[in-house]
Amino acid sequence: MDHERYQLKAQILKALAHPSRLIMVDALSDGEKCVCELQEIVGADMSTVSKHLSVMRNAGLVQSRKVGLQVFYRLKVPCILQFFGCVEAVMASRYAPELNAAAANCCREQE
Amino acid sequence: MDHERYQLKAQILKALAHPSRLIMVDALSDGEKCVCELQEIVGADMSTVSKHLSVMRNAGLVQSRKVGLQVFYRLKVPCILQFFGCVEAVMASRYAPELNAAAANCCREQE
DNA sequence: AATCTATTTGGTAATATAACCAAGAAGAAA
DNA sequence: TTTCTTCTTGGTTATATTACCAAATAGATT
Repeated sequence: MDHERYQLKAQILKALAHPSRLIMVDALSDGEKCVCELQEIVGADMSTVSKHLSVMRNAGLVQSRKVGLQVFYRLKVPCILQFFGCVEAVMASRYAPELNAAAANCCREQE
Repeated sequence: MDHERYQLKAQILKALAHPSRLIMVDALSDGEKCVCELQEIVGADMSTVSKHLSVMRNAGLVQSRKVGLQVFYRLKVPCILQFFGCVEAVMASRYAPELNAAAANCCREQE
């Protein structure tokens, strides 16, 4: 795999790697939401939320559509949700010296 | 889920979100490697590689053991590899206006 | 047209990341 | 013990990220 491809992969992961953006991904996992709803959930300035969303949109994680004055966002590639089970496993294994059951069984089922 | 947990999740994702670190994860997917081997593969200063490894170790992604003068690293939670199939799907769908087959089928099989 | 509402964009300051060099630490080899 | 090797840590500089405020845009409502 060439370096440019790793760069692209890293960009996608970086787009997920922020607490507010993870909160938004979770929120979007049960359907599309407008920016104002996401702002409410995240609890930051609307401009901040909008910029987070544009990071995710540029990475190809979400998609938006305008309805009247509002802009609705939704997950474009829902499989990212399945990864979170594995991330949970990493969190669990952080405090274990060796590979543990949670880590070994991760990604079987989405949490 | 409380904010601290999202913070932790973000830390784990951030630890993956760098081209050199992704290269190392790929390299480690077929078994443990010493820092010097990883340096060779990544092609950066050894101190840089060492710092990347410590980021991943702090996040709980890799584990190290010392053998003589060398330090060997290995993946602690191999399930992260399964996620990359989904990341590939995101890359594929970036250029598609709508959710496409690749994205819909992602994460079924590891690439 | 004027105004109101939802969102985006520009600007700025604070903080975080990342790369390299130099120096330190831990052991092995001499 | 001295020296060599492998790796880590500290220091510095450059770049990227993030948050908020303020201003701009797009479209709805009056």
